[in-house]
Amino acid sequence: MRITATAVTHPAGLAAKPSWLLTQAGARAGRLVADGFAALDAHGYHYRLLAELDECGPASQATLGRQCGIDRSDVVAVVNELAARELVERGPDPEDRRRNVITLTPAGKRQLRRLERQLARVQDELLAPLSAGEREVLARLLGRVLDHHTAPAPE
Amino acid sequence: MRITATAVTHPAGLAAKPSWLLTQAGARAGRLVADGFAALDAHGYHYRLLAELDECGPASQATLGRQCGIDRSDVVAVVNELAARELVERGPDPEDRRRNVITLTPAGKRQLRRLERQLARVQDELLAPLSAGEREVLARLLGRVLDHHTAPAPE
DNA sequence: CCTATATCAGGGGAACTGACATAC
DNA sequence: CGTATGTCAGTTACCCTGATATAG
Repeated sequence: MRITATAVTHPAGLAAKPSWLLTQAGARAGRLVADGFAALDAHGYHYRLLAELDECGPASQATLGRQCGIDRSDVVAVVNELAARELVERGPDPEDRRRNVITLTPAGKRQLRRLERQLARVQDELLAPLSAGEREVLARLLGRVLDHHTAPAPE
Repeated sequence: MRITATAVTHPAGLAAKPSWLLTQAGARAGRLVADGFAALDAHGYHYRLLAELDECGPASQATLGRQCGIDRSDVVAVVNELAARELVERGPDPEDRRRNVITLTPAGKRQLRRLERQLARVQDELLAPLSAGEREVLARLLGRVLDHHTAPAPE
């Protein structure tokens, strides 16, 4: 748990660049979220996979990775860690013997609920200076930027 | 130079969380910016330090780090790299023999200008789906979030 | 044959921590 | 003395690249 509070006087030129602001705010957000998750013995990848499983049900590792944007090789490690904590189960897929079927356990679901509450707390701290309406606007703008860069491909 | 275009179908629950959007959009932005800088043999830290020096003039490493949010120990490495490329000069401070005075060279200034142009290009790509007004709004909201978390200290 | 899956080994940049000698 | 500075060594989370064995 880091509590760093570097008092920074941003030079005016930098502070005006949206990409700078985005990377910096993103980094801040990432750190807050990571610290929050760490307090529950979890990482961002853990949360993402658990949330995916909860929403879409059991799936193969490749599918999981594709759907929540985690590289297949990282999925292996994360599933290992989640399985070691008994938050997911890894079983063979009878219909395709290359695959593993990953399933959320009841304990996994409980942990996911904890992580969601933690995320909500962190979010509140992160967006403290913004009103509810402003948070809405921010989310919508970020969503559009993200969409434009995560789903550009179907040519 | 990465051109990854992971076609991701974000689960609805995740896509709604502002902190998730922020970290994801921040990551995207960071990658685009990093790739753009890499094409000019530079990193984000290089740009930040050069920009700081250009705006505020020669400074010690500790001051530089404080003003642009880079850790002291990282400043050492970055200054090493910039000095090796002769973009900055590292000299002793006659008034305080603990310190080094870092100075921007003419070549450093030229490189900074290139990086600024590159950053502008990347920004345009990044924010392509947003109008000028929306970019303004986004920048202002992010700025407020950032301020709240980078200058929380004067209690 | 070619593709997809799971796995492993590893790199690379960003951010951070802890320790240390030196100078104030 | 305590604090600030520069330096070094090392760590972590995330993202990515390659290779391999195996199953479709």
